[in-house]
Amino acid sequence: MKTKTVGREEKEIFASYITHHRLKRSDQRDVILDTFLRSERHLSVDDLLHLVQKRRPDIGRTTVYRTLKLLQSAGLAQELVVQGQTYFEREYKRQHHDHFICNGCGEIIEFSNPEIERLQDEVAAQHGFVIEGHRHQIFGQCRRCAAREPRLEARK
Amino acid sequence: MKTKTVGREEKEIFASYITHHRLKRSDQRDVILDTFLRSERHLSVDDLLHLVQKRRPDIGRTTVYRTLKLLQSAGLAQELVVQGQTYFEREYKRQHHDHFICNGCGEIIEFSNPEIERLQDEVAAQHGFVIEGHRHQIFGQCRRCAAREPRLEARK
DNA sequence: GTTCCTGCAAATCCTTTGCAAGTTC
DNA sequence: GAACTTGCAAAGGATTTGCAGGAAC
Repeated sequence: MKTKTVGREEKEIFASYITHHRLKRSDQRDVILDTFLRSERHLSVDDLLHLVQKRRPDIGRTTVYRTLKLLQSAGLAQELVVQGQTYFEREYKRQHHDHFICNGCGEIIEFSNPEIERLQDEVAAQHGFVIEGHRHQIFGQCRRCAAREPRLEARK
Repeated sequence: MKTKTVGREEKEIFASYITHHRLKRSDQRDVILDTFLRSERHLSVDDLLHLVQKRRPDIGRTTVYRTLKLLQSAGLAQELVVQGQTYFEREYKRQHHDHFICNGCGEIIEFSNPEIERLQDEVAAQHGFVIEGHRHQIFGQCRRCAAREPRLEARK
């Protein structure tokens, strides 16, 4: 059984980023990027480190940090801070999306709404603001947690 | 010259929070809350500490941290993380608003758009999600910075 | 009086940095 | 061979915690 290739485009982008910045490729970076691309949505540095170490136990935390920095600069990863915890998710060519974050179970659900995006652009234009990125997080109770807690004292 | 009272409602809320949680009031907390309420929008812990210490040099950083935690729980302060920096801003009864954050000069500009809020509610409803709060940050170049840099390589 | 608060110093957590050895170009 | 990477250990910065003394209830 052959393992399916994943994220060919992203790997090309990364390779190109490496050359253009006169950096050098390395096995560690390859493994980290590949693991990152195969993973589920929202990874903490620790999550990623553990996954990476399943394949190459000798890869260190420092290298994961450093590689994530590169992936961010290359536009392939995006940082996401939720309740003091830092997560990373794929960024390239993914549909613009935002997050519901459940205060009950901590689940992070993605959603997207082009109409909201459009309004954003509009408001930005009114302020003479040129958009380069955005982050939109909605906190609350997911369906399951909302059902479980008939009504907890509302806050915020 | 008498100093004008500020944030009467917030102070009442805080007082009530204190009693309901069987905590105790203190001069330190009063000064910190008052300073917080009088301040400009986005304060780092350090900013607040310095302002507080202008009035009471003996108040320590630890107490500021602890009081900010309380203010958050009481729904009076909200945390805001921008590029690794943590800020706090008033939360209670302020019009729902969101932020433009300039990648050029770092300025944080507030905006609000009821239509976006409405769409949020709608999308949330579709997902069975009960909203308790949200955070919406748009990154880019403010008018001034956009003018200064005719066009930097667009990203994101 | 009991319980909570405060400030200090120490501890902790997350992330970055210095460096010697190993790789890539 | 020069320049970049790596992993370790150490440094850094932000936030939290333990504790003894002080204040509020």
